[in-house]
Amino acid sequence: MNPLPRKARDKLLRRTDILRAATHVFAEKGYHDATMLDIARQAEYAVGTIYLYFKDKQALYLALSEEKIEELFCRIKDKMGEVQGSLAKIRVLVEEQLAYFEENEDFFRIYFSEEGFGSRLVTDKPSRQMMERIVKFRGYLTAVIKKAQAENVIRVDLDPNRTARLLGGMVKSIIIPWLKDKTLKEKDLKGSSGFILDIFLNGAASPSAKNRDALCN
Amino acid sequence: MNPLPRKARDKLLRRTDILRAATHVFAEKGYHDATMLDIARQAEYAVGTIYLYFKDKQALYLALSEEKIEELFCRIKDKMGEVQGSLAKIRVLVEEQLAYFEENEDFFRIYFSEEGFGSRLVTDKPSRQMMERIVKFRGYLTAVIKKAQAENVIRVDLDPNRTARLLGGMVKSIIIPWLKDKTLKEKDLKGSSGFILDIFLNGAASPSAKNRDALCN
DNA sequence: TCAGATAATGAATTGTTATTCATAATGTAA
DNA sequence: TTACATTATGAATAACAATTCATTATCTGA
Repeated sequence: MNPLPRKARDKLLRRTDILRAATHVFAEKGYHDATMLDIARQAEYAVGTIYLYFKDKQALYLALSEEKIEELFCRIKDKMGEVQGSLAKIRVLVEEQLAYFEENEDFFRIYFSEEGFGSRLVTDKPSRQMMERIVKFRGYLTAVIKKAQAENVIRVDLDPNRTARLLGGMVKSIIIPWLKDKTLKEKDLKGSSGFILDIFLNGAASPSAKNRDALCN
Repeated sequence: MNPLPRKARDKLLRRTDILRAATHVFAEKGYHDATMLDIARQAEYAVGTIYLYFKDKQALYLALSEEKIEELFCRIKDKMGEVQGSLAKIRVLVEEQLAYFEENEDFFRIYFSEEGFGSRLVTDKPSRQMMERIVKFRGYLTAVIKKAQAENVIRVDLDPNRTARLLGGMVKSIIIPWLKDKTLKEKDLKGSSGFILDIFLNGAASPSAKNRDALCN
């Protein structure tokens, strides 16, 4: 019944252990200041052992990133598939993103702080893969916006690509301070989805001021 | 008439030279991968010379960041002071931000990619200074939003702090892809301000769909 | 032109840390 | 239990890059 031969399962387990430890250390110190020794100690293995599971530091980092990113993307897609209508999908998109970040704080502390790092590694294969993944997902979001336009939920005069990115930026702007300020932890992230969606959909201008002046794209 | 004794002026000039070179190298390689030798070569000085002007690599980096950030903040404040009314001020805020990024591409490539870096250096004096500067500016933006609410330009039911941050996130979401994709360079950044303001103020929902469902903060 | 400063140089020093690998421990099957 | 295979260990290696500093060049004023 069990799909993995016990040996393989053990191996996977240890690999996961190391990934978890690495996530923690990277989140705390950042990619460059985290040493392999730090990670080894956190995982309660010797340094050499880590190299039995990962080719080098970068591979470890990329494995980490890919798994989480992939998980996030799958989850969002799944949940969006569970609801009907573009508006509901957009809501789920925002909510699930916030929920996932809340659950994976450590990783996303890395993700945001070392964000640009990826863009400098694009020369090698593994990170190119990750880039592709991100680009593909962005395409998916754009498609969602387009559909929303077709359903007359989102204004048709807006460029769907930029609109999707804008929404992403809004979500990020809420997540980042939450990650930084420990004191903000009280307020849950998920609770902010209403706020984001409200401004994204209805705008921040007070009703009386709306469209008061010509704003063109 | 000249306020600087010639010696001092020379010194300042060389310092500026080094800063310019460093900005370029940091932008290209990122903080960690940029070596002092790289920077020296770019500036056409010897490594040792750089240490005559800056205590160490980090000081160089921080000097860089501070000067640009300070310049950006001052500029935005000035320009905002030149116009009347909250709506106009908000427009200027977005426009000037985009304009400045467009003019200082190199620096902001650093600024965004190494963003989290600062948050890990908060232990020492210089970067704490920078943090304070950023916090202070954020406070200023919040005040602008508050004023806009008082003038009934921005909805009064919105938390001004979060609203300010959201707007910042929107601006960033437009700048980052522009920095990354060389091909997007055709379209000027400043031209995006209308798009950002439009969504920020009026929302992305098509008029018929607005407020269709209850979105609460 | 010369002495004494001032500034620039870059080879040598120092410290750090990713990575390797000979050795030890542990598991496995007979 | 023994021989073999697999896995873990961490001290030793190797590479790299920040920083220093003895030396050299340049400037300044007399």
